Amino acid sequence: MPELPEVETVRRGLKKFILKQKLQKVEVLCEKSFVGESDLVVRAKVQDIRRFGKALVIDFDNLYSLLIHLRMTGQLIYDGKERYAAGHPSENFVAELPNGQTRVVLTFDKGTLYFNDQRKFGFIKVLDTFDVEKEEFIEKLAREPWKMSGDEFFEKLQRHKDASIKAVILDQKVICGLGNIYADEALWMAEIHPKRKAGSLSRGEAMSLLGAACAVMEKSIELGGSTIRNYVKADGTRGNYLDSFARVYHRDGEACARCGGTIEKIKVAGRGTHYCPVCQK
DNA sequence: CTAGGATCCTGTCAGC
DNA sequence: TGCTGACAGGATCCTA
Repeated sequence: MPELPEVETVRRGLKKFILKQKLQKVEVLCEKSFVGESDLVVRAKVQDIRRFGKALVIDFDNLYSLLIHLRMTGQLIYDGKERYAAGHPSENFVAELPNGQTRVVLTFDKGTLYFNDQRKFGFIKVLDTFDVEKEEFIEKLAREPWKMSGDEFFEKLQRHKDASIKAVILDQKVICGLGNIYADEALWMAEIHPKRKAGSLSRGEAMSLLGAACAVMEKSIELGGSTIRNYVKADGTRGNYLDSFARVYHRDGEACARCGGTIEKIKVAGRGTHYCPVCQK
């Protein structure tokens, strides 16, 4: 998905558009994508929008909340006076909606929020606001990298010493926010080979990786993740901001920006993994 | 407990 | 053109 920076971008954007608006109607087009009783939030006002790792929470003033996880291909597209779209970048950002990938439609006073999700791994769930933090995956979520000490991170690596470092930093119970792209980017920045066993990293390498995870995600949040704005370029053509942001992701065959080596693509932890075999040790 | 693979689902793309 | 398998910005479940 949509990794942490994208979800944070959605949160900030949505807050601007739907805060204080009343939800008028919920249409569930795909049962799998919506859990719970939708009537509980109808006619309630949006009080706040929070984020837990890669999960988004819309709190309503009647103490019910919508927990949203975009997983791999989820997107939230708000269509009001103007359109705001973020999440997994695709033509849906600019398409006529609803379409075949629209799973849930939330109608507000001044606009409509579409939850699109090609692969249906994502979901929206109605919860009592006080129960959000009791959801199992949220309860188990590790700290975000900028809130984690080097010592804590290093200790966690020892607990998973025999797993590849890439698999470990993708584990949201170890450190939260990184997904397949930012994991590759952080490992490149820290000059660490993705297949290294987590236990083989020195304390210094662990610190450097933690710093890289912070740097990569903070910079992406600053640039606004994947949104309609950086999907549709000024001249009207389409582009993905990752094409300019990423140093290794989807750059196999290209020259490494640091050492000129050739970026390779391999499989680690069951995921496509991009790295420079020359400078990542 | 950990590590790794299969699995959920739809769509696209490379290669025959 | 039409088919096939591989793969995809995530996380859980199952097995060893």
